[in-house]
Amino acid sequence: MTATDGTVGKALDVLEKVAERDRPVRFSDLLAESELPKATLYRLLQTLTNQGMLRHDAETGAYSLGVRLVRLAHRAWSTASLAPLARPHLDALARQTGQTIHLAQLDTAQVLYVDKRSAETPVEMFSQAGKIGPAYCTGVGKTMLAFLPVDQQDRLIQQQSFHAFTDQTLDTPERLRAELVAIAARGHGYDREEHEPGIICVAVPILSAGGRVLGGLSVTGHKDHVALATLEGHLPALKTTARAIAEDAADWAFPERGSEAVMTRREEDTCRESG
Amino acid sequence: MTATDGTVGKALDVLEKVAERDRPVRFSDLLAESELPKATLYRLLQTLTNQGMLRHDAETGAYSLGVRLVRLAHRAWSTASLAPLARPHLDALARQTGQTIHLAQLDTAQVLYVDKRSAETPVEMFSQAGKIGPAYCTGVGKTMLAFLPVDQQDRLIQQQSFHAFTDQTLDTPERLRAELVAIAARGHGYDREEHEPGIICVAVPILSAGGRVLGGLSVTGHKDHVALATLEGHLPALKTTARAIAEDAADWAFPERGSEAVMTRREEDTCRESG
DNA sequence: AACCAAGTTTCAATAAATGAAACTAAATGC
DNA sequence: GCATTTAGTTTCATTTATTGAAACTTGGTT
Repeated sequence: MTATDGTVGKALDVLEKVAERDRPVRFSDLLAESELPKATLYRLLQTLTNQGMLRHDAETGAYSLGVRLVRLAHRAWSTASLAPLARPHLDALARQTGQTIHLAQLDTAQVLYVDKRSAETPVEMFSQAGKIGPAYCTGVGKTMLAFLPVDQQDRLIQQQSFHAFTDQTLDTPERLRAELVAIAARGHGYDREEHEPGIICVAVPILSAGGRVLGGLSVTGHKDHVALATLEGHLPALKTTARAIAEDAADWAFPERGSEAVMTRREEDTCRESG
Repeated sequence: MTATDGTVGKALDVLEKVAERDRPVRFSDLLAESELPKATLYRLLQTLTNQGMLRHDAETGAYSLGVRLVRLAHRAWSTASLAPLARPHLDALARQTGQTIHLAQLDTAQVLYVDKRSAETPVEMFSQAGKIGPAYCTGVGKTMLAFLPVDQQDRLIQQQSFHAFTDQTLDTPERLRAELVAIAARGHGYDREEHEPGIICVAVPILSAGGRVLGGLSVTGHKDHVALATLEGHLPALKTTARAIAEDAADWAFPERGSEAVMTRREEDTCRESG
């Protein structure tokens, strides 16, 4: 992370810098906030552009993320995330609970939402999946942290920003740590308006047979519409769903493990009914 | 592409190799199909894993794509693709035509679908957007190629595989080139079951004010359900939509261009109503 | 016309990637 | 139970690519 990981690390840092912006960035903007010398940055940008990871607008001279990323991520999402595999389970859970469901995984120290079901509005995947949130003040985030091995947990706690989004936010490592112990003991976590006023949730971890944290699952609602107790009522369903996802994930995890019938997940990546 | 672009290029090649697989890959599998020497590949994999671009399963020792890609791609999709900006236009077009709509961009020599609307089934973004298709035998692909500057066009034609998906497929550079000339003259392209039996479409390019190809837009249907003539009837609507998308894209293209009111696109990347 | 800013190229010094081979660990065969 | 193969990891002298200061080019400004 801090160790630059050679040239590749630097290149990915540059990519990240471009990704942080909401708009195309010019060379000099990047140069200003980058440690790298002019010529180095220049060539990294060229390489990344060459590779399709960045796009360089000839007219304006500005760089933006390249579409190759979208293709790679589609693969990542469909082969490495829990989302495609969890889809039927999430559908069922959403129907059963009538509430908003989140499926998340850890991306470094942050929560990455890989899927979402909401009762009312239909799913809008790409605009929802791929979003990130803080780990220390969301239901799924805290719950995933709680079930991590101590060394990893410690490392990630150090990386949290502890910004107080609301007056409920656990804004110190100590408060968070106490909460994580409680979550681990209890088996599930809460969000009591710690990230956003009014928003509450109940979250459970998705654990592999070996106890490794695969992801997190939550039912979310607004306290004006649903009581925390009601959400807690969905705990059995949540836990059943989490277990079902973990089982499917185990089947998928490695070739020649489960004999056959695992290929259900495959989803043609080349677009049919093309246009 | 062939010129390895230094270490960064090699690393991205490795990433791509992992992405090609539907399942986690072991070190030796990658080694077998890679030109790279053992030690080099090994360290590249380490670096990429370190950086969160790959995930390494400690138990099985297999590599899969990392979730960091999903986050990056969400940014790429929402800041660099036409999709978020085109969304309202696509919605309107889908409603108006009652047919399946595709929005695509070029990713190297391939067509990358960044959004899709279908009349019946509701949208499933991530599972649709991000898919790729061949450029030489899809409506949007051929149409985008047709409006490219000759040098780029030539380069991309050379990169096509010319596999004959159907007996309608234009399976030589010559046939494709003739078709591209016709499309450029006519202003729009067709897919006459060239990629998939029964599937037909009419496609138009999305061009910037300067004539640069930003993307492609198509109405698609099955010949048993809709006649090509009917799809052609939607051409005015298609063209209007393409122009509208291009105009919105121009406003967005660069900072301090259009004074204000451009910020409509911004879409909080941090997930609210979190869970 | 002179100036300035942004971006691009050069080239010797330097740091990093390389890859052959040695090593370790675990699985498989005898 | 010991030898052998297979898969993955580490080492280190060699080679190669990256580096970065500075010079240069381009396009816009006063």
